[in-house]
Amino acid sequence: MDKNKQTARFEEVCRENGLKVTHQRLEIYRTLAQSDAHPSAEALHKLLVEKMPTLSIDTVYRTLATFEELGLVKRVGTMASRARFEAKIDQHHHFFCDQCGQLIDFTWNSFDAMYIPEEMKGLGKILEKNVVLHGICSKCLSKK
Amino acid sequence: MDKNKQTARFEEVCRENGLKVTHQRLEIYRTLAQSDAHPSAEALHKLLVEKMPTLSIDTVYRTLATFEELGLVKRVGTMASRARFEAKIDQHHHFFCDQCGQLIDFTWNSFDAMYIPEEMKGLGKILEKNVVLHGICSKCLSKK
DNA sequence: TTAACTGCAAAACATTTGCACAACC
DNA sequence: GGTTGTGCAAATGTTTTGCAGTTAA
Repeated sequence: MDKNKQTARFEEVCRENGLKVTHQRLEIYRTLAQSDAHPSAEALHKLLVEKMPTLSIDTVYRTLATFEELGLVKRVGTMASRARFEAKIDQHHHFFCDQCGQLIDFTWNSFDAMYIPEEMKGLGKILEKNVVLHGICSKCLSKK
Repeated sequence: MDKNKQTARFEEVCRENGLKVTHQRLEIYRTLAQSDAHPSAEALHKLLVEKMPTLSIDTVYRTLATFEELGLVKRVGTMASRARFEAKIDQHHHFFCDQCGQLIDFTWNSFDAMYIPEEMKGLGKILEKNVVLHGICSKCLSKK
């Protein structure tokens, strides 16, 4: 997507949702969109203060949260702010309920047997290959 | 794995690595191994204090970190403690370098075209289906 | 004009660390 | 006995929130 299209879409989404297109929001969005480093809030802030010295870190957090709700931005990795653990060591995958946070293990042999695309061998040494599903679990679905 | 086997393996791994098999370590490991809830450190601690009222939360953190290094336990989700973001919205996957934390996007059409196993339809409504690769990126590999 | 947004400062969490005592080998 | 582990308390790091002044529509 080129810069203008990106900005146009951004402004459209904001308007559709009654959000003001502020200087801060525009710059935060553009900086993130032009990065391929998957930056943290702090890393983004560090980039941005160069151009906007008064920008505060809490605005970055607030803005990213807003964008996430609108689907303009995604949180990479998977889930919430606290680490979770498992003692299950054998190959398996996870379904994560975005609503209640429940995690369910599953196995998927035909996936495990797949080879990753040739062109990705250059990435480095791959130690693990896992699937993460996101969605709403049946329990949460039936609550509505 | 049954309880005794699990405990036996646990004690073996500890001994191999010169770790003392303390009451705390054993109970933390067993409680995690017997849970399928993928608990956080705090959640584990809450379960454990019922039986060991003096167990402190920092021992739980320390112990989980130790177990993780030994490969007895895994951190679910993916990466480090701070959230990271991306504005890329189209379907893609991630390679994560466990050493330097670099994230690399990639596409995998033949995976995207796969249907998830029938028996997992009961999980709920699935909104996203992604692959996460873990490993060491080529940059880090060449550093050694 | 007016409701929404931002910056500041402080709070709320989550996680880690230093130190002294306790427990294991 | 000596080293390793634990609990306490305090420090760090990350993210969130209340409030009052500022700004986009």
